[in-house]
Amino acid sequence: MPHDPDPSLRLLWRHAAPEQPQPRRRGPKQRLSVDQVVDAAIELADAEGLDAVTMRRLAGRLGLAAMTLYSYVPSRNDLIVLMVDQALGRTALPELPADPRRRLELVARVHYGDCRARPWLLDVAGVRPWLGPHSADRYEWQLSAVDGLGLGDVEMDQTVALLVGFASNTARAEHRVRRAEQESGMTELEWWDANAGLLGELMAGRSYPLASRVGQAAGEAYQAAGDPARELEFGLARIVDGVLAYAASHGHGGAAPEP
Amino acid sequence: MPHDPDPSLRLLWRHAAPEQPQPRRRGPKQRLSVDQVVDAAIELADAEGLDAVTMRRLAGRLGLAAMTLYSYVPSRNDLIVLMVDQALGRTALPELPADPRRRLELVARVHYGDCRARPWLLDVAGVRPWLGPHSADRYEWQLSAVDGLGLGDVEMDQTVALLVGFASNTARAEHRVRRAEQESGMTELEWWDANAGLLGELMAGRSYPLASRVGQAAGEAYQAAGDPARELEFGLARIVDGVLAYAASHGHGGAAPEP
DNA sequence: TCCTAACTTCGTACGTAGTACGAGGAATGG
DNA sequence: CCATTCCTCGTACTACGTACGAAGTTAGGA
Repeated sequence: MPHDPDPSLRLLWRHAAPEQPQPRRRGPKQRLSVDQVVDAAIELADAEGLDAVTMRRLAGRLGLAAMTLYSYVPSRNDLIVLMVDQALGRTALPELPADPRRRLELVARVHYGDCRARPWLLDVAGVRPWLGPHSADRYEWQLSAVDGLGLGDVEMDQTVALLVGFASNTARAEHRVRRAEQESGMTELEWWDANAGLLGELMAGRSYPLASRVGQAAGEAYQAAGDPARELEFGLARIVDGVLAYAASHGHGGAAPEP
Repeated sequence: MPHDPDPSLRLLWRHAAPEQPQPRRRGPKQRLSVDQVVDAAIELADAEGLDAVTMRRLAGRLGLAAMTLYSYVPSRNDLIVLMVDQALGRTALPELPADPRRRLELVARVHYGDCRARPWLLDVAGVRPWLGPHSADRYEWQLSAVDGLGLGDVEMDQTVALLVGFASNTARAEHRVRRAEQESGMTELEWWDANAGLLGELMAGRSYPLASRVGQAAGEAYQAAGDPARELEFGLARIVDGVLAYAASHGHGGAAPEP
């Protein structure tokens, strides 16, 4: 027997989907809308992270009892899925420039910006990448950025994944430092000041010539970099270089599938 | 007042550190060792994922009461940090080939292999990247792989992060499908069979020309690929291309820092 | 008009987490 | 042989997601 379709898909596409002939619902109307619930959840996550998005806390913020949320959303997991798609919809997708390099870079920069603005997006890696309307819009936009370079279909998908994944990683590394600082109450520099002595003592007998030299240089560079977006530049440039070089040498000159 | 050094560092380096003159402990010996606890936790995570590593379950498996674990490990978070470092120590770091391309690729492949063998490593992204002995060994090894290409210190660090991050992302994408399949009880293909109709209905009015074409091609390709390691190849080749091209044009010919 | 089915809201409660606390027991130093 | 020090563990607290069912609200049909 075949499986039933997933009910949370309807929830995701609740706006985009064509109106169903609703059979005139009885009972009281809902006090809130799903959008209000999801928006409040996003607000909460923005302010205090995904862990703060508790059914009880969210309900309290909305003036509801905890269990009432379950009449809007089937579960916390589904709520998070809705949050992601709704959050992605908040950023308008910019027009793509003509220059291929700038197009590819833009894909990474937009995703990087989203992840910086809402670090909790990075914590959602565990859930299935549901096909919501805004996710779909974005994927289409990302593909159109890598279209026309002469890449094959699968390669286009892989290129988008490469760019977006790199942007995520960079944002994650940055966010990890921020969170560690605010959780431990000490800045990265203070931590090193407090632990350098102990670490040196513990590592006695072992030598890490490259790691210590590079680690120090990297630490100073990241510390000094006022604009953390600079950390994106090196890797992004290498990736784009690699993709463009490949497209130039292997490309078949257009987006159209071969006959 | 300055902060105190972090006590969990001593735990991480418990073997590598030089022996302390222990002031002859009184009381009964511990029945187990920290290594046994961490090994059991790794075993449990390997078998059932990180969520299954509960203080109570782990204790039960070791024949201990739940709270007894806290005499070995200060908290669950610290336990996980220990697990990561100990797991990294399980893989012997292969000798680096002479060919620069193969060196860079090896960095990614080793990390990819670890993440495939122990997907729970991918769930640990949230915790601070503690400097444990095996992490340090590995970082030194990774740096030595990118050494001698003419990259600057910061660039070496960024290159390693680029390679390792990409390997993580690829492993994560793969693992996400596996987990979704085993949690939902239906294979990726079954899911599409069950939801294609609904999705088509929901997306009526919107058109995703690229996404549908590319998505289908990508889906078929991933489905067909018997060896999932192939998914690594495209992105890895692009990254290595980009890095090597950069090193060739900007490099200053050696690992030695400039005078 | 009123009844009843359908629907929203919510209080209570269950199971499972991590872990704080303190009692009880075992081994060592004097 | 006692006191100190440490390991072990039972109990319990808080917080989580959410199952269940009662109470209240609305709209359609008689």
